[in-house]
Amino acid sequence: MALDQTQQTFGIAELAREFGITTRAIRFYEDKGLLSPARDGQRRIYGPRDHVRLRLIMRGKRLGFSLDEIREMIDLYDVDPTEVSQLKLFIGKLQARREQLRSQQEDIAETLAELDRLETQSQDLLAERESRRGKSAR
Amino acid sequence: MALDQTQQTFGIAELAREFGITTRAIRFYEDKGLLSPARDGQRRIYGPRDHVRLRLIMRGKRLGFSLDEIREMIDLYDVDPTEVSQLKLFIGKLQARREQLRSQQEDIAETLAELDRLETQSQDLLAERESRRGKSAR
DNA sequence: GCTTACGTTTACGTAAACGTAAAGTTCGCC
DNA sequence: GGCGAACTTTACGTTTACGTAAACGTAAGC
Repeated sequence: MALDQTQQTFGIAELAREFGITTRAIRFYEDKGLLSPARDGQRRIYGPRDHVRLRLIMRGKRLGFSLDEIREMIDLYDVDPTEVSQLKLFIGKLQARREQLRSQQEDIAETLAELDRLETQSQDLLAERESRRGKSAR
Repeated sequence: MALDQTQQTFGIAELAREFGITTRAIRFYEDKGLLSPARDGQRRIYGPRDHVRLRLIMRGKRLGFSLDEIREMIDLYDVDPTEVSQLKLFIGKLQARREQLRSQQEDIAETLAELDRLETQSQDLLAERESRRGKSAR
């Protein structure tokens, strides 16, 4: 074919550096079925697909999901869209996940609001203390 | 004093029911220094302050923080505001936490966007399959 | 005064997510 | 052909966040 996309590949150490994790972690994700790189003999060869998956994994972790949950989420992308019953189940899972994320959004909003209050308070206190430098003893 | 706020108290089982956790978890949080209820002999007596703290704990957990991190966050509320150096350190911590939360917000936004795409796709596929009921074999 | 419910401490068990050490392979290079 | 760097598997260790069981205390109700 004329348009042969120079399929980019990665070594395990390369990925580890890029994502700021250890090679041990990457192999662990493979053990858990989150990644399935190609092989060149013993060596693991990661393609663009694995790269995307790893990005999704890291995001999931930042969001506090377990690896099992993350695997479920990632598998959603690979669902076979030919079976209607599976599609319906799939959509259900999407909505459940959406609810969870909405709940997290609320939690973050509340926490940020509290942080705002605390910070304003502290800034005020700090300004007050520092403006009094001239008056009190050094 | 005329305005004696009928200080509401809670038993451990009461709290456990309200927050949907076990009494074991609550005692564990105490071990980790996240709670410090009063005592009536052996019994633990939880006041409004503990109630608030437990709410913060649960929120922190939903956001994927470890108990150690949550303790740090909660302790922010109890910082002594008389020491300037401590105040500055305090404000620094607030901003770090804020950054973390912002990052989580972005992650959630991205994930929700992807869920939208996936769901629209699936709905379309599903509608297509179901509209074809009349044509193909039952 | 015995049961039942609720609470207590002590302590060992467990699942998740890796860390870390051991021991061997494979590659490019000089 | 020997070296080092990067990789491999195997396997035991560690931390976190509780679960679970044992053995006991206390208070209410009948």
